[in-house]
Amino acid sequence: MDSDSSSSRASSPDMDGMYLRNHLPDGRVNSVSSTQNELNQKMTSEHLSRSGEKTPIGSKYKLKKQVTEEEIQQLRLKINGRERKRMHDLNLAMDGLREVMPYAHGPSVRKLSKIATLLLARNYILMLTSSLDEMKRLVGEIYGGHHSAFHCGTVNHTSAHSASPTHQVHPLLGGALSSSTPSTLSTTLPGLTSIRAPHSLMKTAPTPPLQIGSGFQHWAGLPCPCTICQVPPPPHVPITSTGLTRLSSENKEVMK
DNA sequence: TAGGCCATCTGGTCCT
DNA sequence: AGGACCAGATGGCCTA
Repeated sequence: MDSDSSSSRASSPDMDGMYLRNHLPDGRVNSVSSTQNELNQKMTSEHLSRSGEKTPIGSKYKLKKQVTEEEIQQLRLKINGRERKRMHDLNLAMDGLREVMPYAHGPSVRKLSKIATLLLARNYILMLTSSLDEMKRLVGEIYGGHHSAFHCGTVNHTSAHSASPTHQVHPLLGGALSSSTPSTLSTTLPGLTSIRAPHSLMKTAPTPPLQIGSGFQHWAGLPCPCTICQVPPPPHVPITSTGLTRLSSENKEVMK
């Protein structure tokens, strides 16, 4: 089931509260509403009881002389809490990534898995990179020999021919100005065809391709494409699907 | 029921 | 020393 920080799973943000509520210092109650957690806690306690002076978390915690089981357990709980928070933050970031993905969003739409989200994000970035390259070509064609400036999403005609040593020509146009190959977006943007309809994981009614999510912003809202603000695009390194057996078909869809 | 996905715990390692 | 990060183990939930 799609479970993350926003789902009804036991990993909901309330977990920390439950965690604090249920884990008493004396270890009497360690249930986190999960059998497994109970088991883990029991195992921990057993381990602690057996370990004698040696702490269960290695020599790192060579505590003075007497470290009560209670203190060790407190430390263990503290570490667990941090790890849980870390994973929650990671899931929040994953949700944020899902929101800006050009995919159908909604309560009735099954959420992308983590691996699918990452693969789609990569594909999306590559598509945007291709779009940017094509945009450079088109701008180069439009402005031909004119050395226009195109910085931060605005065409600055004044600075285009100004004597300013900086940004006389947008870095993106450096290669575009020398390009004269006519082309169209539809034919030369392979990336644009890479955004497919919802794949097999999307269990709802089919949605049109390139359905933009709520968080999507069109060109004007895209991050500044200039080389100053931009992170270099990733190399086209094929992602192997090793170990992703079930995602094999999904990868094909996402990576196309 | 098997497989996929996930949350959590845990111990190790690295960094500050 | 303590926190962040990582990977392995484990078990729950869901779907085909």
